[in-house]
Amino acid sequence: MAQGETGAFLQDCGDCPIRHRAVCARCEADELTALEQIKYYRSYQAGQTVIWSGDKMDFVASVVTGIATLTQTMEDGRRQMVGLLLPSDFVGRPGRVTAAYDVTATTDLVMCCFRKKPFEDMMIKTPHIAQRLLEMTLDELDAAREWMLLLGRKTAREKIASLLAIIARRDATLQLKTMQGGAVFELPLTREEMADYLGLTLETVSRQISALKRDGVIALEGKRHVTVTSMDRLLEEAGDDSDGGMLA
Amino acid sequence: MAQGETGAFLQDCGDCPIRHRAVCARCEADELTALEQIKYYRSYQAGQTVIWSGDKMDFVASVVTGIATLTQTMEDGRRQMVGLLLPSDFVGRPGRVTAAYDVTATTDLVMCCFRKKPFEDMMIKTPHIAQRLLEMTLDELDAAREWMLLLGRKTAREKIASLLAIIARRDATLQLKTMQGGAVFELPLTREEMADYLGLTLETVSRQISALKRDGVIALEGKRHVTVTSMDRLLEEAGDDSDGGMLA
DNA sequence: CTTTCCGTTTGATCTGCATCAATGCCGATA
DNA sequence: TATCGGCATTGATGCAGATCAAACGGAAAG
Repeated sequence: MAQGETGAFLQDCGDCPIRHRAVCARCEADELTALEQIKYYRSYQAGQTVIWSGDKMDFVASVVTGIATLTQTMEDGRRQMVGLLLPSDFVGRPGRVTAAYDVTATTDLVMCCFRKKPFEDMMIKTPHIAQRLLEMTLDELDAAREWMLLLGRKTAREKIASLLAIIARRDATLQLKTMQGGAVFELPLTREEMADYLGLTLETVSRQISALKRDGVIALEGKRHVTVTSMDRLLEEAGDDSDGGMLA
Repeated sequence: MAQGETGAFLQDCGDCPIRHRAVCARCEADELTALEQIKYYRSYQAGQTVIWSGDKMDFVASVVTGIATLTQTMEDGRRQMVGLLLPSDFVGRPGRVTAAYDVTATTDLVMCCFRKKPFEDMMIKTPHIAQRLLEMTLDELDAAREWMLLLGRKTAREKIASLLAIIARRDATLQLKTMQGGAVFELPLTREEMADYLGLTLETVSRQISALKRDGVIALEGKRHVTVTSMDRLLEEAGDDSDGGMLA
């Protein structure tokens, strides 16, 4: 392996900077070397399925670039998205053999994978990893519960505003931008994907976006480029008491 | 401390058998003694609030007997239940100071608590605990995602059937009963609580329960005592492909 | 330049659940 | 035994969002 890459990895996990740094920030150098030896990269094209629900899943991974989704499907085809994976997010669960959800690349996607068995072995030897993974999982659980409030009790308009707020915030975090006042970003999802996330139909999503545009809450350039005039106004529309919660 | 109680705890955690055994099954005797020294019990009456969202929470705990709920509330009063805590379930998160949800006792409730600081210290010294907690949290996350499908995509009738199936299964597990064919149990929730869990109104809950009764899927004795004739039929009504999923 | 295709928008109508409003059923209290 | 108060049921009506259907726009292919 390339000298430079290894060096970078030992300091900040190189190519998968954010989440891996988070996973191993507290590890010793030799533990990082061990992690280094079991990692590998996989690329997927937009639209490609990474894993089907029920498949054997012999790795865990974190997203390096691109966006993936977790979805559940009923026999009759009704679909509900249950997670949105942005760069730095973790997929897969140690101690489980089969995948519980469909994982799909919605944009071109690069993931950094660890074969599951060695990763589990390492977890046992390196307590920091389990502790860090626990923190991350608890955050995801909070996000899922926030989403339950949205699915169970919010109106279509509030749902759309909430989703836009979440994407704006995640985007700002990744870009290390602040969003004082407003925000500008590209929608990473189609109307149908948004509908699957929000428990709506794509027609309702389209109508509510048009309504938010008409009411001056957002501006659109093309179909995907969104400008949020006032973040405060958007959060108000979202019906959020505080800051709009987090995302899985 | 009483000799008998300590002995029991060291073997199977005595008074809080199920979850504590799960947490410490792999621990050494002296670690268990340490856990023993930081635990204490608290009782609540039906309807009492255990913790308000936003309060400082200086303990983690597991339910010994009774039932508690986790709920989120919007400013205008809309409520969504995001978790149902049955005996053996764990509450609270290490590494967080304030509670994220209202925790309420729906029946008389006994919890076994651990002061947070000592518990966190122990977690660092005892890797098994973090690993076990990770497993438990991942299970809860799966349950939350199953619930997202219910909230986002199921009809009122399917929601009710799903809830009944989940309660029947949890009840059977706790009683160590099998439910070949049918099941009988007490509903631990009012119609309003069911509505808050399912993202419905209490009137709709009532109507759909009546409908399931009329259609012979369940039988009612009084308002709470439920008899499920055929578990298969109930799961079919729930729209579940496999087994109805799990619960937080 | 034209055609095709896919995602999107917009319109018309339908319907499942919410909302508003009584009434019924106990168990508790006097 | 009468009365009250908290759940639960049932009915009548309204509306947000689903469904069905058509047309639009822009990128890619011929």
